Amino acid sequence: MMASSRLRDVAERAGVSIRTVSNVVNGYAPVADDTRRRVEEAVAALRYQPNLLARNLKRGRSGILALVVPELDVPYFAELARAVIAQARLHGYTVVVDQTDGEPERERELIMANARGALFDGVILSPMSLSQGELAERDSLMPLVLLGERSVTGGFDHVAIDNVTAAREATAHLFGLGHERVAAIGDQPYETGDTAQLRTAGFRLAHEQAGKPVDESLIVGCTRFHRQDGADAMATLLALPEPPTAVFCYNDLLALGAMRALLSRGLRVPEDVAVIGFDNIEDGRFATPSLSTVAPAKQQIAELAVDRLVARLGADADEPPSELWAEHRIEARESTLGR
Amino acid sequence: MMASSRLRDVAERAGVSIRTVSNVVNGYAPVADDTRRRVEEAVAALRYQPNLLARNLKRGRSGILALVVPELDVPYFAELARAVIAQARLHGYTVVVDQTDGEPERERELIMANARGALFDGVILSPMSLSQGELAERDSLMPLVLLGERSVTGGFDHVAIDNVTAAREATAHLFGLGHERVAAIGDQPYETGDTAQLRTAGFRLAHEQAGKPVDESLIVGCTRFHRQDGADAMATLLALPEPPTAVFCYNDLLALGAMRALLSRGLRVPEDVAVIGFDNIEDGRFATPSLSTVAPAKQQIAELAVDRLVARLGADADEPPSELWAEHRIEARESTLGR
DNA sequence: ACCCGCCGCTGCAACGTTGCAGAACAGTAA
DNA sequence: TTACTGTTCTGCAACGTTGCAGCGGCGGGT
Repeated sequence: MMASSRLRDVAERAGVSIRTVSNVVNGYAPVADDTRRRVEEAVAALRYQPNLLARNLKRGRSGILALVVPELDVPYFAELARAVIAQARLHGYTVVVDQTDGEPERERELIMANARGALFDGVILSPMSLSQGELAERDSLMPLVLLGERSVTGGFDHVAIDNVTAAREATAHLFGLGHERVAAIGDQPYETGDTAQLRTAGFRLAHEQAGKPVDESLIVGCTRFHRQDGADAMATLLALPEPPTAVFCYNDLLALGAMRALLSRGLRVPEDVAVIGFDNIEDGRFATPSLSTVAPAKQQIAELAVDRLVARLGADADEPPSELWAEHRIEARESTLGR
Repeated sequence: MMASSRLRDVAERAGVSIRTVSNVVNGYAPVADDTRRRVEEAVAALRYQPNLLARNLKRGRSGILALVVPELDVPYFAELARAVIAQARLHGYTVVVDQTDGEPERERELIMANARGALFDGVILSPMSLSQGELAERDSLMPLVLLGERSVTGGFDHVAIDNVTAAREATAHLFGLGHERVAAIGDQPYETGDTAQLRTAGFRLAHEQAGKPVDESLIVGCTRFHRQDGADAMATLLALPEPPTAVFCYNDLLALGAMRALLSRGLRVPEDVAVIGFDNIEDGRFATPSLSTVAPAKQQIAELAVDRLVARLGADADEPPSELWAEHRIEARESTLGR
C-alpha cells in the first residue's frame, strides 16, 4: 500500500521545516504569506491529510465520543443517535455508537474503565440495566453524561425530561377525554428502570389530582419495551373482568403493539380504547390511527448532552455535575381523539 | 486529571521491562509462568488498559470502520447498523456511523480521501446520491465495500441482494392474488438511484412473464423514500381514472405511508388495495394490517460486508473485488392476504 | 570440554504528530 | 555601533506503544 503523505513529505516539497508545515496546517504561529502559500500548494499536491492517530496521541485526546444505547434499532434511540452524531460533528467530534442489548456487563465495561483504552474522550450513556450503585462505584476519569435516568448521588451530568410531569400530563389528557378506567403499560421494578418508576409516579399523581383511586390491576409491567410486549400487556388488560377504556404506554413501541392487539380483536381506537404513547417516534405519526404521544425534544436532549460533554472536555472540566432539563409536550393525534 | 497507567507503570510495579509487559499483554513471546503472573497482578492492580491510540499509531491501523448511510433514523439503516456494529465487534473492530443526509458532498468527502486522516481502516458505504463516475474516480487507498448498488466498472467489493428478482417476485406475488392493475411506488431516475432502477426492471419483468402490458401511469416516482412520500404517491394513484388494486412499494416506509393514505380514505387493505413493501422493517410486522414485504437477509448482508472488509484489511488485500449476494424472501402478511 | 540452540527477557528506535524553547534575521531606538 | 523588539522559522523531545535485534544463561549433543 502506497504510504499516504506525511508532514515530512510536505515539508520537503515546500522547502520548509516539518514544524512550519504543522503551523500552517493548524494555523498556529505567524507564518509569512509567501511561505504559507508554498506550503498550501504542497499540501494540495500531495493530498496531505493529518494523521489523526498521531495528532490525538500527542494531544492526549481522541476526538471520539461514545454514545451507548441499549438497542440502535429501537426508533427512539436511532433518532436520538442521529441528533447526537450531528451535534457532535458541529464540535468536530466523531461518534461511536455502541449497543449494550441491555446487558449490564456491556454497560459496565463501557463506562467503568477508560473504555477501549482511552479511545473515547467521553461517553453519553442511556442506561438500561445498570444499577445506581454500580454507577456510583465508577472510578473512571472519562467524562460521562447520563440520559434519561434520575441523577445518582455522587453525581454525573444528567440530561432528562421531567418524566413525572410528562406522565401526569399524558394520564390527565386521557382523563380529560372522559375516561374513568385508565391503564398503564410499562412499569418496571426499581432496580431495572428508574424511568419507568417516574412515569408510574406521574400516572399515580394524575389520579390523585383527579381524585380517582388507582386500580393496581391496571398497571401492567413489562420486562422489555418492544411492540410485542405492548401487545402482550394489552391482551392481559383485555382479559380483565373490567378492562380499561384508555391506556398510557411508557413508550411508543408498547403503544403500537397495544394498538395492534386492540385492532386485531376488532376493537376500535380511540372509540373503544384510547391509546397514548411516549417518545414521538416517526412510526406513530403514520400509524393508523396516528398515535398520540408525549414528545420529548430529542434535538434539545442531544444538544444539551453533547454540549455539556464537550464543555467538560474543555474549560469546564471541574464544574460540579449539573441537571439539564429538556422540554416535552403532549402531541394529541387520532388515537386519543375526543369522543 | 490523574494520568491513567501506562506500560511503564506496570513494568515498574512488576519489576520487569516495558517490553515484557507488552509481551504479556499481547501474548507474544514466551514468558515464564512466574513472570506472567507478576505482570498480570500489576496490570490488575493498576487497571492498566492499553492506549489504543498509541498502539494503533504504531501498528499503522486504527481498528475503526466507518459505516456511511444516508439516514440513521430510517429503520432499515438502523437495523443494518445494528448488525454491522455487532459483526465488526466480533472481529475486534469499532464502528463509526456517519450520516450523509443524501448529500453527495458528504458522501464524497467520506470516501474520496483517506477520510478523517486515516482514522478509519475501511468504509462500508450505502450510497444514496453518489454517481458511478465519482465512485470510479476515487483514488483513496482505504478499502471500500459498497452496499446495495450495482457494481461499478473499476470495481469495488459489493454486497447486494438480487433486486431485479426480488422485485419481480414481489410483483408476481400480487399477480398471483388475481390483481390486474398493479402499481409501483419509488421509481427514480438513473443518476440518483441504481437500486430503484433495478426494482423497476423487476416490476416490468414480472409483467412480461405474466403477459401483461405495463401501464406507465402506474409507475410513480419518488425523490425521497419516507412515509410521507408514499402517502403522496398513493394519493396520486387514487386520483387516476382507473386506480390500481395492488401496489408494490420500493421500501416499507413508502408502503406504510401508502397504507396510511388508503386507510384514511376509508379504503381497506388488502380487500380494496393490496400493498407489499421492501426491507422487512420491524414497523411493518406490527402495522395494522401487518405489511407484506421483501425481506433481505440483513444479518447476512452485514456479515458479508464486514467479513469482506476485514479480510481485505488483512491477508486478502490484493484479491480482485468481488460481488457478494445476500438472500431474500417474500414475507407475505395481512396486507396481501388472498381474497 | 565445547559449541549450538533455545528460552526468557531487554534496550533501542520508530510510528507522525505537537509543545517548547530558542535561533536567525530585520528593523528600530539610543 | 549596540541593544532591544518582534517576526518568522526551526530542532529537539515526547505522547505510549510495538518491531527488531540481541544478550545472557542453561541444557543437550558431539
